[in-house]
Amino acid sequence: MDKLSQALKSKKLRVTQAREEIFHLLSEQSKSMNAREVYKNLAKDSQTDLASVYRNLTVFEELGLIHKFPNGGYAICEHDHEDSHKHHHVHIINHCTHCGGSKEVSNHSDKICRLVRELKSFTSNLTNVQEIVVQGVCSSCSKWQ
Amino acid sequence: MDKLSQALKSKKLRVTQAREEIFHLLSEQSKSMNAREVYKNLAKDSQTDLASVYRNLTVFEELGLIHKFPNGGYAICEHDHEDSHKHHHVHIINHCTHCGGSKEVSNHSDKICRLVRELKSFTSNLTNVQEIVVQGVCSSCSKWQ
DNA sequence: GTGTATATTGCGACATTTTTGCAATAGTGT
DNA sequence: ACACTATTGCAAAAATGTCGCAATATACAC
Repeated sequence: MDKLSQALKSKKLRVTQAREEIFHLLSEQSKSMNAREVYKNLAKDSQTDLASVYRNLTVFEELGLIHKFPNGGYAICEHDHEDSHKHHHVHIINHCTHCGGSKEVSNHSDKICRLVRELKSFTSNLTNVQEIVVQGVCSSCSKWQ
Repeated sequence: MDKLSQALKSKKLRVTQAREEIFHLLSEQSKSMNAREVYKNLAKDSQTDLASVYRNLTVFEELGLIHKFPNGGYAICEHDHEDSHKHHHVHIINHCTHCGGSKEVSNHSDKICRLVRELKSFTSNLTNVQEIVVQGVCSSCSKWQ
């Protein structure tokens, strides 16, 4: 059983056509997508409505299957939720200010972990750091600038 | 002459009632506010329109007076624009996911500069890193959680 | 001060994005 | 196959953001 079905059933939610389409679409994307982008990228013969996209993205987020960025984009959570509690997981996200593309960087290497700890020491008034968004211009955008 | 007038005049823009109201409101706030929030917090007898709030927030941003967060909020930039070009300045911003409060951390110490360089090395596909947003829970919010 | 040029404004209209109510439909467990 | 009900598509509404334009307010020269 895949992650989606597993998560849905554990909460007595149903595995539906729309949910599988949307989740699958996000799974094969490297960039984050907002609701409208998800909707536009569904198969042309899909019956799924934009309203259902909105509703299901919210469901997925509540299940911890996807992550919502401050800019409204969504992307699959690479790391599972259990894990994130055990290791005080911090999401490190590259966000391109030009095209809006976002990509999560794995933070499991020791090097990154140390870096995150150091960065935390500068955020004196923040506890429970969840996410670090690094904003710049991605390689494909910088080619055309 | 204050920062606002200075910045506006240097670009031959006019110092208006609306601009002073909006800028002043942001100046005395520690949290970031989006356009609608700014509008709602103007003095009850203010004539300033929501459209003007949108337009002027954009102007302020272009002047480098305020910063726009990925979530649509705006906050005053602590550090001046000149400076940021000279030192390849990266904005480090603490953002509380609970109350929405934002605070910029000075990054002029060598320690932070080194940290930023290291962090950049993990953002392989990002050039020209402008900003690092660290999201967590601020001290006053964490007291009540 | 007074006058002139024009950037800026408020307003209304429009465009876009997100949410909601509801009857019809489609999963789920028996 | 059936019954229960979560979920869906649709349409309508709410919320959010943008734009054109005539009226106004600002800056500057005299």
